Amino acid sequence: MFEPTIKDIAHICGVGVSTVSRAINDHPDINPETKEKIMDAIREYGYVPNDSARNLKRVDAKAIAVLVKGIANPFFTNMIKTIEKECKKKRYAMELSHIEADEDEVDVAQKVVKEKRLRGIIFLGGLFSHSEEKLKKLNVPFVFSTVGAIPENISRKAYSSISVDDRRESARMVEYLIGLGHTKIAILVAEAQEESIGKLRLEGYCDALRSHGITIEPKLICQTQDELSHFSMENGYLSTRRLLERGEAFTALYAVADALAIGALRALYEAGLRVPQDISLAGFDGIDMTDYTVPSITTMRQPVEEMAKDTTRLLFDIIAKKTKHQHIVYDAELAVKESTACGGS
Amino acid sequence: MFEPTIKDIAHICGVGVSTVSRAINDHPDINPETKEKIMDAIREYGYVPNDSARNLKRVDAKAIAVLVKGIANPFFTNMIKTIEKECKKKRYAMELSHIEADEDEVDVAQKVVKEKRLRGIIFLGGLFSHSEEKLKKLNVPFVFSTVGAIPENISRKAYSSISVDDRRESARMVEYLIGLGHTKIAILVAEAQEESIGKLRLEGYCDALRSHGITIEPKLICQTQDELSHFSMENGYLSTRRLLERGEAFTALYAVADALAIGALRALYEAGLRVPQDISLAGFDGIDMTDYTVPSITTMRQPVEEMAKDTTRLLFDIIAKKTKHQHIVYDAELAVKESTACGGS
DNA sequence: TTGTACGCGTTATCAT
DNA sequence: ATGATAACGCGTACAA
Repeated sequence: MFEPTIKDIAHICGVGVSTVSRAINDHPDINPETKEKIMDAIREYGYVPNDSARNLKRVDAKAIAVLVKGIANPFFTNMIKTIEKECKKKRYAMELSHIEADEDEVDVAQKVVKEKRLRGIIFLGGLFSHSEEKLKKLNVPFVFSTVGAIPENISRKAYSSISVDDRRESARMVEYLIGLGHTKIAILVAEAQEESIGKLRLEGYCDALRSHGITIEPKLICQTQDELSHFSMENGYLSTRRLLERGEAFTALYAVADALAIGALRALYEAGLRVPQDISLAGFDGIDMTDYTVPSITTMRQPVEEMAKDTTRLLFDIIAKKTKHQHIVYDAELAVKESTACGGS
Repeated sequence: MFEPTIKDIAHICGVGVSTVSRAINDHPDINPETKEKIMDAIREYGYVPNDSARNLKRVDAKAIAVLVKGIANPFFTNMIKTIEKECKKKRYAMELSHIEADEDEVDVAQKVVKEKRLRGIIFLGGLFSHSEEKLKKLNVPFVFSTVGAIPENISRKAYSSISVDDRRESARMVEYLIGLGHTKIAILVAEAQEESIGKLRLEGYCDALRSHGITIEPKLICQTQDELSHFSMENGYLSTRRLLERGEAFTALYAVADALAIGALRALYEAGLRVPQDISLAGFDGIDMTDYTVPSITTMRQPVEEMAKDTTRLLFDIIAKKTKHQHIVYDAELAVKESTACGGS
């Protein structure tokens, strides 16, 4: 099989390579007729420009990377889908890479940027604990989307972020449960280390309890297992079982991610506890699946599509130097469904 | 910021570029001390070889593509994860691309192969209706994994495939339901066009009914909506509602994909039907989530990890010319859970 | 064992 | 408007 190159096309059309290049790239300085002729030949011979050669030469490689930490979390699926769409619109290539739990996302980013000559990076999920120095080395703009809080010591002018106020929205959820009359509220929290999302949501939980004069009971704080991937249904299931085995009484269970809540729902069911009659259950994120469980799960819906769109747009704008780094915080929406009811008292 | 190239490293170390190249690529003809010195400099200056330049030069680009049709289907998530792992082991880059429902996967494949100089392709999902001629143009080996049946007119020597026998396993599931006493079995089927997976599973359903002398009732065959993405929970939910509205009586519902079954479970619940007491529900695929629903869903488990591993290995072996094209068919495993019970009387 | 020089396919600069 | 030619960063044949 013969793979034509730009030279072959040029030869076939009896023109120079630069003319073919101009035709491909919609360059203005070209005779419409010549362009027509060239495009015909390209179609006929099935010529497709070699991406490597292009990126090697081009300063602007028209590609970004999306680095996802925690692929197990279904919350990201929609996010990625939307980002992908936006990239296609802008005719940007999107390099999707999953970061293992033990990998350092900035190291991976650094490698990928150099390897592929990317123009920007989107970090999805994970937590944030990197030095500003290391980040600067990346040398391309990056946006943190739905990542835990970034430490204060990093200049906010050095990066962009897209997220909900995890701590506040988490507090809102717990306040909603308190409003229903619950005082013994257990929490299921993943990777509550450092400045992760889990930690923030746990803090929101504590805030809400404190401001209502409810004692924070350490035994009601259930850390998910580290060996399992955070935010998986399995983890939610097993952790809830552990929580129940402890025997501590509670009337509401708040899982800091919907995937955990779905696993929890099953564990509660197996323990003979009815939701919401015996235990109210709440999640966080707002993934589709919470609509289809029985009972459907009350959750804090993050505006995924909007966030994904804005993430991509923001990155492109920064690349095009249309804007400076920004920090956008979205409002989550309390989606009350069937899994929560009055209780406690 | 300064991005060192191979030249810079060579200059710094006082050696030629080829020596650096040899060091990077674990070439044998190099003095261990020289290599040591070079590797140190590479670490110190943070040198990362430019992938574009490498691929431009190399004949073997060390990269494959995975083209997924139907990202909404959670069944693929695990598959992709496993394939990704295997690629990393072999130090191959993996290009993941989602194919829209209206896109032609072979066209996309063709474009991607030329753009990125790939060594092989994995097609995940979707159906198969392409001419052999077009496939040959791809010019790199490809493996169809969990794709519907490939038309007879294409030589089986021209491609590899990995799948379960969708028709037979589907029949097995229906036979299991019949064995429980069900005779009025409704089916929820997505994209029953051409040689798709949906069609095959529908045929298996018909086979089982026929061989047990049960009349095939067209009204019990519920096509999911075309506008929605196939294999989504939403589609399962809405289609089941439509089915129920028709008023046709049935005691078992078989959804040809677990994602559909999960949506169906909810629709049945809303209609006041108990599963499995009033209606038995069965799915297909064996995604994790079926363990966590209430009730858990009886399903045909495809050996995902094994299939994904073999898919990748097979492709690599073909690339390395270690083997010819193969067609591997796996046994699915009937996973009986809580959603099915005796019925029909 | 090591270094020099060429070419991969493309875009960009400069003439024409 | 068009064509020749120099890079881009790397791997490799070949010479040393």
